[in-house]
Amino acid sequence: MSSHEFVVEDFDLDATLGSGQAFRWQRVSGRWSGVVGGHWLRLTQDPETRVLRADIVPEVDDWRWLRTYLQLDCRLADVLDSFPKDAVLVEAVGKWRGLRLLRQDPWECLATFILSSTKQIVQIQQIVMLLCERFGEVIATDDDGSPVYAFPTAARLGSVGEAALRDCKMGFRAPNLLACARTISDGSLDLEAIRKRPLNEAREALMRLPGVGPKIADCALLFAFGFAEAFPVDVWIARVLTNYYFNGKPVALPVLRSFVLGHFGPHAGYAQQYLFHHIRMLSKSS
DNA sequence: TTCCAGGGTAAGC
DNA sequence: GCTTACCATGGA
Repeated sequence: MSSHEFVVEDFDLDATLGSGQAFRWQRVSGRWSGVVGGHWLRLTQDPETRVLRADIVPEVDDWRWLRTYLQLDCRLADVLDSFPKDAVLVEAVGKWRGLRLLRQDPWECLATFILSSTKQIVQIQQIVMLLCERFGEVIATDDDGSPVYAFPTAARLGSVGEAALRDCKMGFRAPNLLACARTISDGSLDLEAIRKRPLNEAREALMRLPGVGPKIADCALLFAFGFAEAFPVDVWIARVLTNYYFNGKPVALPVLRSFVLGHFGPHAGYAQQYLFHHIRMLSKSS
């Protein structure tokens, strides 16, 4: 096992990993456990000093990949300063400052959000866990002696068949995931090339995949490809926008999407994540 | 029971 | 361009 400590500013580990942008993190007695880039990773944050500690298996001596995943070198203050000073957004930032957008693996991010449609986050986590246990490579052994699995590759998932995927409780999403896995593993779509394209082209390319519409494309663009303007509109965000920005009157989804384009600025997706986390936490506590 | 969940799609206005 | 039914599955 390798260990490393990161001295960070404006970083809230609980808000970051608990805000529904990645589905493989588990919090057990204050310690987060997950898998990133083929490594089993445990993360804690000192409540006083805010120092971040990472323990990983297998060992490494280069930690740049983790700095990238956690976006430690992003100057959060600049991002937050760019937000419009809307009441609800100011409230969200005041409460959750330190929430970061992760920089996830494109395939894992795309695949897990294909599974996310009309599913609660706990159920998405359950489906993803089944998928990893059944088709992922073993990368470590945890403290109980249980295997720790990598997220399955596109090539692997493309080869297992629809019935085996449906068996992971993903229902009607199975054919979509299967088709995407095959499109990517056979080279028809190069995910890494998408990163270099303009936002609109990247978005259109992703939306050609079955089961990938505007929302899921925006999630991948924001959480994996680093397009800070991408603004996923799901049921929670639609609710927040209509309640706080349109006086509670029902607004068509396309109208909401065009509104956020001009309103939230160059880091709109970041603002979206603060709004999303804030209202979800509000609804949990009530 | 009924409603709802980090939606997408195709058919119908 | 916007609305609706349908798609599995399980939690509340």
